[in-house]
Amino acid sequence: MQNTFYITTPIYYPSDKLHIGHSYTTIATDVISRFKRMQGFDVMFLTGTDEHGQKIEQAAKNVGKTPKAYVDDIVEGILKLWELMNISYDRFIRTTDDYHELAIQRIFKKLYDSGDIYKGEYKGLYCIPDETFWTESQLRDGKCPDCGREVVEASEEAYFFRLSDYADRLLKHYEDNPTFLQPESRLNEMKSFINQGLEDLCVSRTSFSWGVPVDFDPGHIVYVWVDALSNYITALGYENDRYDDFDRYWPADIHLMAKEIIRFHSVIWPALLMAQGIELPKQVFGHGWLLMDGGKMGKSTGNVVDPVVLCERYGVDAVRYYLMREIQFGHDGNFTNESLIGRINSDLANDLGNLVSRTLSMISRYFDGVLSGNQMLTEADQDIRQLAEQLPETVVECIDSMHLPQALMEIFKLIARANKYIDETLPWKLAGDKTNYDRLSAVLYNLCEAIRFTAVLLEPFMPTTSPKILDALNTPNELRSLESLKKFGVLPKEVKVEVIPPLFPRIDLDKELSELETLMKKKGASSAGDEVEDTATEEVFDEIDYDHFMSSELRVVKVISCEKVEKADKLLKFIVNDGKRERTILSGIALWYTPEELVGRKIAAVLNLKPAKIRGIVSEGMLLSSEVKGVDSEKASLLFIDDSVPEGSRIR
RNA sequence: GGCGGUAUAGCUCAGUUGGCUAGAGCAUUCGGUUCAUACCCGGAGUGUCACUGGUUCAAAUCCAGUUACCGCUACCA
Repeated sequence: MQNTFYITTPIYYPSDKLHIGHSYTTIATDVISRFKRMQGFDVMFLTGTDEHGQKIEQAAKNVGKTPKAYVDDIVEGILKLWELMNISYDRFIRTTDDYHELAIQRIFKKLYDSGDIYKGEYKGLYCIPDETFWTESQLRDGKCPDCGREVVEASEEAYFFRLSDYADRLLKHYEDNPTFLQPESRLNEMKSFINQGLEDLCVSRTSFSWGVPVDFDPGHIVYVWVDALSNYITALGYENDRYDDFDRYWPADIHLMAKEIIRFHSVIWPALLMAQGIELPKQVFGHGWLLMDGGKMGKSTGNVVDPVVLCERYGVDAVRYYLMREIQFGHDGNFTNESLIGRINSDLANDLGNLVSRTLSMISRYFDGVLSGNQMLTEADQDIRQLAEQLPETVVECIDSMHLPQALMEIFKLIARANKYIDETLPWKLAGDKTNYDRLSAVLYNLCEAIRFTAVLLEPFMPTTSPKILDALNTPNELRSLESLKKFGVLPKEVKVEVIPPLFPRIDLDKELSELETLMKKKGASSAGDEVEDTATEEVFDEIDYDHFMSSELRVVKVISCEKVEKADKLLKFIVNDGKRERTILSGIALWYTPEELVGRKIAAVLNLKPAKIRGIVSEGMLLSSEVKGVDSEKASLLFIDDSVPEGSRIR
């Protein structure tokens, strides 16, 4: 039986256009898929979209569309993007597909029947206008982190998954399967997360309706965990009739994703599978982030690189090559225009493109486009032959161990060797004397073979360029396979070539950079506009009456002493004078203030807040500060009061 | 605070179970070549392998400690 290989990307959330980071994950998955197919595996490459949830519901409402119409539009764009980027997925799942929704209902019911999902009460702090529950730790200054409004204690019926039951089994699975989670350094994070104690997971919501309904309990919607994660099995026909290859492909060989979602895939997902008695995926691989000038890629920071623009300017394969070559797989990497253009120029234009170009040109010039004569091999050809013949195995090893950049480096060694071979053999000198033509023909033939080897091995990375090269050499189909690289010298001797335009034109770095800059500025301006339209929720304040406001004791306090709280990064402990007595107040601002600079200062504070124990210390009030939102962070800025104001003064 | 990761040439990184004068690519510089997209080939460099100690015949590689940065996590009344 043919070996199968099942690989997945996460299903992306279509609340906005995808950026280059999504492309990175998907391209990597595509490269591996293509390579596995070339190796003869029966590959299933799954990608898709996670289309339910409150955010989508809200975003659709904001633009006056139904959620379905809204996601349809965005998914259309995603499909186009994958087409543009030459993504060879075998199956595309949308969580709004009817077969998936049906399967989710069945899975949910099954887990309910087995007792793994139970109905309980969700207690939490509820933001009424946002219709969202928050945990205490999610709150910001005791208020809703989304809108900043007050939250109230509330509870509602909800379904829970007994995640807590699976802690031991998960830990054992990590123990028994050391390669389950990659890179390994993430394993400790998962272990300590689990050891801290897993809480049962709330797997239903009643606060929105855009999702899969719990069929036996109207009003409840299956939440993202069960809905989205299960795509990896519903797409194979698990609990549905649309597909029928669950037995064939499951368990997945690799779930590939960016590192921020590995927890869901290495804790929640395995537990859900265990609960259903399903085998676990063989590997969860979390790659690093694409950083822009050191900052995380994301639309909130405005540094979104549009993959479409890049492909239009440089070609899909250049972008694919750059991403796969420049960033150490598993590590974070910097995306810069300089390094992109540098890679295109030095690797693709100078080395690969130029090698093809000079070879084709010589065959055309000296042999009128068709090699002929009794090709004479010599000792000088041995080195390049050997390098070529051992290359496929080396590349396979690299891909199997997920060393994608290394695979490309190995392939480019052959390209460099071929360029060197030209210098060693001096074809233009041979061409000066007709008696050398048998040798000249052999030299050019060897170059064609070397080029064929590289082109075949590059196909997974550069699926557009590779056929162009092979076509230029009139390579028969059967000589485009990994199998055909067993032996150097199988290309028919009378190679007929087509001279083709440069594969990767050189780019003028300075000129291009300035053009890009103006382009990005324009883009940045317009996308910032989109975002306002997209996500801005109008600020609605709940009105309170005067007495309500006056019930807060806002007072000026003077800092008597201030020190860091042991074993806490953010906490400062203050002794303040409120005009009548000294009291202790804790505040989580140690990241932005040193204790020394605060002693003696006067600050606005709330005095009649219910005292609370934090880190074993009772805090009797709260220092007021304003939130200052930075590019990728947030800092607190204390509300200092002028020194001339006596402590204890009422603020109103 | 707890757990973990990283620290190697100007830049991006390799350095497998400790073993010869520490590597690659890019950038720099000198030389060669002209088939080719002013490209390619060869030579030349530059490094207290973060710091301090230790183990060893031998350490970038192992151990302890220190510093810096990053990640997860706790603390933000």
